[in-house]
Amino acid sequence: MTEKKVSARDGLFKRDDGLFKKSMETIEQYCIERGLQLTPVRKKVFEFLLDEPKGLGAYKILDLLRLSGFNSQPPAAYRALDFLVENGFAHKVESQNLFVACTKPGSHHSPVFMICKKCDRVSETQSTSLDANISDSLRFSGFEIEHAVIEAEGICSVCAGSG
Amino acid sequence: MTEKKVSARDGLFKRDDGLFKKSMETIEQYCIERGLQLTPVRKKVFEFLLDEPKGLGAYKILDLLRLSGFNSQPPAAYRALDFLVENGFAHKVESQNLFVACTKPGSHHSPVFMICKKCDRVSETQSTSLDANISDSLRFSGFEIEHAVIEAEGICSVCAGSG
DNA sequence: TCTTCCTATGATATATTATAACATTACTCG
DNA sequence: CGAGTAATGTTATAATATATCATAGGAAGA
Repeated sequence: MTEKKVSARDGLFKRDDGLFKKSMETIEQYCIERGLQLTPVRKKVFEFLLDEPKGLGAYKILDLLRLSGFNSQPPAAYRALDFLVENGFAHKVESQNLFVACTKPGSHHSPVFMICKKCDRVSETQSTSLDANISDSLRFSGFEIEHAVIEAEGICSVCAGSG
Repeated sequence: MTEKKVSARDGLFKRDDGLFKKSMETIEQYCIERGLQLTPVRKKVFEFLLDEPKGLGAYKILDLLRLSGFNSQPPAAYRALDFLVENGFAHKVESQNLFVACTKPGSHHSPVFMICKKCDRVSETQSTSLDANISDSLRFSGFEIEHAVIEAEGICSVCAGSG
């Protein structure tokens, strides 16, 4: 493990503070409206995710929690992640066993992930016509979709441009 | 573990023998043509996958190998699976950590999986216009797709009809 | 034939990811 | 206060996956 552990915000591509602040305020507001408890550990995990565009594994999050003064065990990290995922504040990227902050907190939608093999950044788009197309494709077989995992691996525009 | 372990072919939905035989012959032929070694353990694992429409986890496969007289350790199962996946004879279903036989052995394509929450059966369709649509969707962001994971969870037509 | 190389397999150990189960805390509400 | 609840703490373990080095066994050239 050669990577720095405390904050991705020191990294090359650090996230714009305004966006960070806005995302946090969005979910704080959302939680207040619905009576959801955005406890310190949950909030902290969301912060970690907002700060790391590559996404974070559960045990990396656990490390970060410990470095932040939480003396946590694995279930603490997974519980916080469960909360965030259930409420639409984060997603799990299944093909990478890794969690990312959601760009549209609070909405239960069908995300599409692009995972860059060069820089490892995970970006999310909303499926526009894509859902419909999947549905069309599968409707022939009479399959009723409840949830779809769509994850594309490849090269992002930044890396393609620079390589 | 309450499930039977030896053969899914005893189960309710056992696979048609003709299809089974045809799939095996297809990959045997393919391996001969390319000089690929379809060794006993690899062949056996492919048989297990052909026999189980729900897909199989690596450790379930390991159990089955042992029950078939292979005194195998985890790497043996993963190596066989690697071979099958690399050569397009099987796929990994990422959202379930589970492996399935490929319905189009030997072709490197972009499969779409439908996973039924009721009967657990995994079926594969080939993405027809779907690839194009994902590409369209992501092309706006300049992302170059190399590989896509598309897995839909829901209810299959058989279960929907009966329930 | 020998020996070299390569591929596959054996074998041991360990890494990584995730959850079960039960105890404790802390807050709300009657 | 006391009961109920949601969240967290704590311990243990399950489930998934890989690293590493050793061994075997066949193909191909000297």
